[in-house]
Amino acid sequence: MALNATEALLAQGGLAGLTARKVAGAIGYTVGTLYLVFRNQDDLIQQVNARTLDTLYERLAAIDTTANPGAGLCALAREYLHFALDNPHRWNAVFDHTAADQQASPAWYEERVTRLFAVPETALRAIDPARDPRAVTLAARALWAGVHGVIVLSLKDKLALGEQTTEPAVLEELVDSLVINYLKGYQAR
Amino acid sequence: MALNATEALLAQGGLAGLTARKVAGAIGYTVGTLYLVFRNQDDLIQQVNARTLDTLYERLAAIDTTANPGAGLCALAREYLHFALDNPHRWNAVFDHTAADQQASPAWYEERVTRLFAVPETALRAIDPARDPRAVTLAARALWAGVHGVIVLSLKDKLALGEQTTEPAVLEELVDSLVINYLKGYQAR
DNA sequence: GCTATTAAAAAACAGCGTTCAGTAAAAAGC
DNA sequence: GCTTTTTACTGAACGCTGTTTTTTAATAGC
Repeated sequence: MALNATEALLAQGGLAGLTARKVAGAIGYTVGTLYLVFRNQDDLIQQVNARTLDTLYERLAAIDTTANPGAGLCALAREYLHFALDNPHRWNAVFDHTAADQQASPAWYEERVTRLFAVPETALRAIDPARDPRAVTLAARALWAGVHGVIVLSLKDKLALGEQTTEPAVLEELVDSLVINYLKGYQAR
Repeated sequence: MALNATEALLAQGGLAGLTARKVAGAIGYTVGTLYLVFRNQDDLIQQVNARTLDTLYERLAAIDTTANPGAGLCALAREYLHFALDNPHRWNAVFDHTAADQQASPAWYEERVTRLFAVPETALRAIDPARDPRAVTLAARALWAGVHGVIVLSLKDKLALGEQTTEPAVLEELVDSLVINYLKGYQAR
């Protein structure tokens, strides 16, 4: 209900353009009613972000990495990149939004983040099943956070690459470079 | 003058806690005066961010990477990590703040970003001077954006590593892993 | 018909970024 | 010396925000 409207407004105007009154108006209610459903704005945004993470997870989970884990990781990274390029505002909201409430995110939110990281971790584990599980976990975090970083800077246009920055082909090149080279190093014993 | 006060307030309460009235009060003026000096809040924050980038650049530029470019890149990444850990709010402000004005950042700001990226790029070029310059540039972007990503997720506690997430030792491990493995792959022809 | 409960609206509050009319002091002109 | 211009700054205002509280309208129970 309200989540759909928020999602649409978010996709259109980004986090900065999001307003409790706009959301309420979009679903034909007033702002007071919104606060009967959501504890506050952070709560609303967090729930929308959770849905974004769910969508992303579904797209990543649909990729088969069992046949060729290395190529699978590349495909995962590219899918991640394209998800961000397709939904820049929704994706940005997930990482730009910081709850005013300094407390950690609720468990149901953390769970979604963990589940996302599990996808590349599974692929990485398949590459070398004998390796120490903790080392695999750390490697998965390093690699995936790295991919994340490329996408973050891409969307903020802070890659200092001149005109061609926003070209998806260049971004794919960057993501591929990171994954392929990291895996080469990872596989070299 | 005002920039110092903004920096202090930013370091203390983050971007969300920053207010034009607070800044003005901290330097003994009223809010109207602030707008005689800065075009708007974005302008003020952007100038503070520029100073943050300057400080970061100085810390990175102080590292000698000529003796051993590989180890130098590792040291650069660690220095970047520690700068972010030491100044979390200031560092976050650089990347969280997006000007309401959709226009691109001014040239003097872009220049600072470019200058930062030049540091790891120089080290990477030293590793294999014969390689195609464009490939080196792209590799530097991929690697450095990757390091950036690890730090971003570290500071937002979104690494899904359980309790130990905030331990600097673990974060160093992650950053090292990314740099070392990437370089291994980079150097393997 | 009367009361209790619910759902929503409407209004209010404090604080925000931003603008602007106005003022006091200093500087400049003569 | 006196007047005018310039400078530096204030204080109030505007419209908007998130959030809370009060009011109104509709329903349900008996």
